[in-house]
Amino acid sequence: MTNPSATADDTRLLVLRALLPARDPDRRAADLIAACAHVLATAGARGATVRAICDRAGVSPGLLRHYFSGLGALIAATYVHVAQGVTRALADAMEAAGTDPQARLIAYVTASFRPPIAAPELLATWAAFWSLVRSDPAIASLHTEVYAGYRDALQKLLMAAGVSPADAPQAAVAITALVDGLWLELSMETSAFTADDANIIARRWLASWLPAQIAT
Amino acid sequence: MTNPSATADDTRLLVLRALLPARDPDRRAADLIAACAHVLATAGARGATVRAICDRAGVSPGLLRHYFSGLGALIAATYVHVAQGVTRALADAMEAAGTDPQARLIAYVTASFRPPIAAPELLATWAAFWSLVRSDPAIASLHTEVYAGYRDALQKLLMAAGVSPADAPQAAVAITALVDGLWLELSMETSAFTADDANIIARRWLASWLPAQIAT
DNA sequence: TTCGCTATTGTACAAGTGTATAATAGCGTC
DNA sequence: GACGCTATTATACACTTGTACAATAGCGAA
Repeated sequence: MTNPSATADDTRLLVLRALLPARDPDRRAADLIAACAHVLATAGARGATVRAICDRAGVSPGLLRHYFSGLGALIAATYVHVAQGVTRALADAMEAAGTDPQARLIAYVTASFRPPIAAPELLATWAAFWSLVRSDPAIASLHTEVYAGYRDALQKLLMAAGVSPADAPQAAVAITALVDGLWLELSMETSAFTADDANIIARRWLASWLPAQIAT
Repeated sequence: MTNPSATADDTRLLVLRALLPARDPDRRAADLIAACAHVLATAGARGATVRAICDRAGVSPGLLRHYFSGLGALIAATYVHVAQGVTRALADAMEAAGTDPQARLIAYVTASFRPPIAAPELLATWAAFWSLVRSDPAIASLHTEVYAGYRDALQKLLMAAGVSPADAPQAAVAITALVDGLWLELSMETSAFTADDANIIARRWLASWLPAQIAT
């Protein structure tokens, strides 16, 4: 999302530009992506129209096609952006947990129920993407890729924490499913439980897959 | 959905009518609901348009408003119909399991991963409803009602199977979340696991909440 | 057969859809 | 200051959207 060719020298320039009515292309594309995520969360896939998104971004409807090849491409780009954010947040939480394999695993999973991931709007955006997987081939292939990556990372963490290689794939599927199910309910306004509850439940599920029951 | 005032006497009449180009109101309403469920599963909430649904039902677009007050009402009626079907299938599976409380609980939960519930199209329809909860108030209130009922039934089964009243609410939430997460992934074409895998995973989660580890 | 009534159609309508395009505005460079 | 270039707008287009409505068809009753 950030121009990789930006050097330290144009940093001041970028900062100046950010204050003005946004003639910086990256900034505008990011605005559109943020607006798309918000509309998806608020109005669902059905309400994610060109005009709704551009209104939210404070931009004329014609501009969307200047930055993206069409509405579908913007939605796909939004998925990529949100998925990257989630992936990074999980990885950060894991790194912050230190070197103990079980602690890293638990941090990786329970980060799903802390900010910035546990925010209702982000989860609602994510839920909207789920609803597009069956009808939008681009979203479908992104979904497959993202989930394969998540399960793969989880599998490695599980094995590092002592789960046998024979059990790890099933455990990864099982933990992913629980996290998704908890996300799903948390993404709706009238949830029967909180992110803290979800955190506790996920820890318990994790502990049941680990060899020694000494999980924190 | 079936006319409750139908007596044994008009059964022959109904059968005859069913063979003809459907002038039976109940039949037509049911056709529209089935078509709506199919379109929701295939094209998602975004593709569930009046014309797509009526085409699928083999009916002119004007007819929808003759049986329902609008597209939204048809979608809501479809949710009610699908939810009733799922509820009934779960209850049937539970009854068929006999009288042992743990067996009834396990049957109730694992029925989610057997026909008729485990059919991809039904799960995809269900997933489409999830995506409407945030944007459609009617679907939202139905969702709240359905899930409260499901969790309530689960909670009672858990307590009957020996889970303490203090733990039962959390257990019900936890099991519902896992089932939903497994459904979610199974509803997509490119799932990383099968309904049988889901069945095994759900049994394991159930067993971890039961007092004695003698779950079948 | 004739009548009454409802199911059903076909079409029309205004509003909303994604996209295309010509005109404008405003920056950086000379 | 003038120029070139890209971001940006406003609008127009063809099409789809949900709904409204008048016309028709076909059953059951008389």
